[in-house]
Amino acid sequence: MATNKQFHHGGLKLALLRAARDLLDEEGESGVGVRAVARRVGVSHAAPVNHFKDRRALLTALTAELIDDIRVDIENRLKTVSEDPVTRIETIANVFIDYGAHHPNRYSLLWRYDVVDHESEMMRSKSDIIYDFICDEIDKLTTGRNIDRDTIAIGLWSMLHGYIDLKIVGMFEDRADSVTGEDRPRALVKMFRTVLDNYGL
Amino acid sequence: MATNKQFHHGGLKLALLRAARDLLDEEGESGVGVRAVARRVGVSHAAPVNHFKDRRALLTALTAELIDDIRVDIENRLKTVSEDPVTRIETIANVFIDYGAHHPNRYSLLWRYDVVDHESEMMRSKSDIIYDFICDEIDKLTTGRNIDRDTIAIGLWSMLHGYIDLKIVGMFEDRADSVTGEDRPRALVKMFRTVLDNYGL
DNA sequence: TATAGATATTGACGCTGTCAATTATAATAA
DNA sequence: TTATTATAATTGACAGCGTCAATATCTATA
Repeated sequence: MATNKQFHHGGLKLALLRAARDLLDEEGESGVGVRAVARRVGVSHAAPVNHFKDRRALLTALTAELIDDIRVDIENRLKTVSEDPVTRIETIANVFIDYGAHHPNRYSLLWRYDVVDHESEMMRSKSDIIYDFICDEIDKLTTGRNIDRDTIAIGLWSMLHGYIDLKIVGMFEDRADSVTGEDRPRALVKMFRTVLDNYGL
Repeated sequence: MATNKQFHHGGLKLALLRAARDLLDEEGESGVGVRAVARRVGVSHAAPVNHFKDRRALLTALTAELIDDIRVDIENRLKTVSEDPVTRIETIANVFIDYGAHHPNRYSLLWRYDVVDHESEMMRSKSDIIYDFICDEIDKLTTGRNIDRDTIAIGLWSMLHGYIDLKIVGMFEDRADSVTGEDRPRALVKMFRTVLDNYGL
């Protein structure tokens, strides 16, 4: 008979993660503290230790959740799209670019190797997931040909990540732009399209 | 008659910045604290406030120094190289890639908008410097032609930054590699070369 | 109903950044 | 020379943080 309230919480762990995510959105990584999260949930400052041994563990669990969200997003969008690998790559790229634009603090956290434990059991399988999506499609294009799969994939993945990251930092803000801001990502994807063309893909 | 020792230090400001840089290399951004820096220089915990009003100000000043170093590096390397814009772009890229590989903590700090004040007087002129180097060369290639300068520059700059950043995070570590690690950057630069070719540059 | 295990609280510790008050030094004016 | 002023460093305090140990509380099981 699952009572979903024990004495102060049904699932404190879930509540903590939800609070952590909200704090991340509002204040950035530095705002996601053990005490701050506990405070927001309305629980004592040391309560989280039962579910996350560390601030590091908390941030790592949060990051794992975020990555899962992105994975689901990509999977859903890919279902609505043709089997053409290039189209699918563009789809993946767009999901990712949108994610970075709408949730800059979440995106930045994903790559903070100093506060997130990418070697943990929870993360080891996850941190490469988005990259793997890209590789899958590149594979379809390159199988049977004498082309280095990784060079293409790393090139695309690097450009994608770099663009999102630099945009979050504010690099491209006051730059004279003959291409409007919204079309810029598309221009980059199209640019990479020419790379594939060049390799005969 | 400039006595270079006042009562405890000649140039405490410089010494603090030097200590900050060392701590950054050894422990990463989180290791660069006001108190830790003061401790290393051998001065009281509140001494730095006279020269840097904040931890933020300290990190910002350090970042400004690092960017200056890179600028000097690039300028020097460009002197030893032909006037061919593509060659010069490759040179810039290589300097930057090497910097990221040898000083990962320094490179990461450059883009930490949460702890570095990129809007400060000191930074406003500096944070675009490396990007400007690239733009200068792209300009030489695109002037007179109906090609969007920024799309090319942003694409290259994004790929460059993204690759360095992802490499620091450890993304490409255990990945099957038909291209050896050292040749990877060159492969990417060459890949971008094909982009330029495609635009007829 | 008693016991055991999980879960939350309380209080303490050392660390941090920051500020105010104080002391020490250096440069300048009388 | 001595007195004055501005600069620079010290000391001590404060609240916040992460973490740990000891304690209290609730849940489930025997």
